[in-house]
Amino acid sequence: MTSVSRVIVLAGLTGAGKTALAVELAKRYPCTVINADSRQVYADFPIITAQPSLEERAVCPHELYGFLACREKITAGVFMRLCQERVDNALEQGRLPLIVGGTGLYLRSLLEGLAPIPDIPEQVRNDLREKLKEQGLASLRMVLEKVDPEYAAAIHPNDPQRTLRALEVHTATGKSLTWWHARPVVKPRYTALKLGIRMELAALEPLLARRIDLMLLAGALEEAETAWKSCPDHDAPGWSSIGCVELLGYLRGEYGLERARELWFRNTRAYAKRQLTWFRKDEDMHWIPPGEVEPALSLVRSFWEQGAEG
RNA sequence: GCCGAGGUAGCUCAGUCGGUAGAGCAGGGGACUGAAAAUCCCCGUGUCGGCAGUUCGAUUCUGUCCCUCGGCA
Repeated sequence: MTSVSRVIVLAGLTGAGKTALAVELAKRYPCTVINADSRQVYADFPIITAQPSLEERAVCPHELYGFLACREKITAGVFMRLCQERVDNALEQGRLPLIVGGTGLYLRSLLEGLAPIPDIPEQVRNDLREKLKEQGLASLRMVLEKVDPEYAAAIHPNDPQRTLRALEVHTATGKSLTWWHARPVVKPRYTALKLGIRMELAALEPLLARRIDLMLLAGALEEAETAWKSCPDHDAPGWSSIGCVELLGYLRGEYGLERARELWFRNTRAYAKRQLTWFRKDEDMHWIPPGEVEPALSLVRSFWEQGAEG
């Protein structure tokens, strides 16, 4: 048995066929599939967030899918810890961790680590959000410029999310984000084979359109309706997924189903475009054509054999 | 057929008291260290419905025609 911690990462645009490829790999190697998608964690939305089906999950163990309630939120830091735990478990069992997902930040956090910033108390975050509402972004921005001028210069003045983040870290820890970012990160603990399904937007479009139709046929609307009954709060973290937002708009009578579908498609496409921007500059990625198993398989085979020797 | 409201960027619309036009969304490119399916940045020439008239100059005023949407018939 080897002590090298080898993992496979399977990335790619939403709807490009990551899950299907993972299943094919899992049929040939003893894998544990581990989710690295920030939306597929929600228990209420298995259809809309395209979680693997029961049949697909039957092929091998699947981890970190559909375990969070709609009101609960997850962060890159928490996710990274959970993910590491599952990866280590799989390795102990002699299984190949197959990390599948499209959330670039989560994949990077897992492989390259994050600054060792403690979790920020809920109270601090809520207070700052309240301040943002009352005083506006410009006023928070002024505070940040005083407290962490370097980070303030690095982000755009119009970016509420990053301004808030920097302020909450400073408020809760007494140190600036810049200070934290200069701390050594936990070193990458894994040797990763990064596979990316290569696909252009034009080729993805028909697949996305079809996937939305299939989701509706599979009961996406009912899924949203049911979720709304148990969690009638559109600000809840679970409701922020693409598809959920648009179906909710329809359910609340803001527009018709046709319009919801159109918005759903456009927003999914826009998201895929952002993923493309993120992934295409990743130099470690081994790009493989969509719909094919063999290219991925041969990469995995040699990766696996190297591990067996090491 | 009559009355009213309109026809401006792929879509929804703003505007020009006459000097050839912007916003949002869509689209393209990019960023990304704990909300990341998030958040944010950069990129806008289009017979301003057609034709004619007034004018140095019309998308803006006038006439006429076409089209759309309401109301009355």
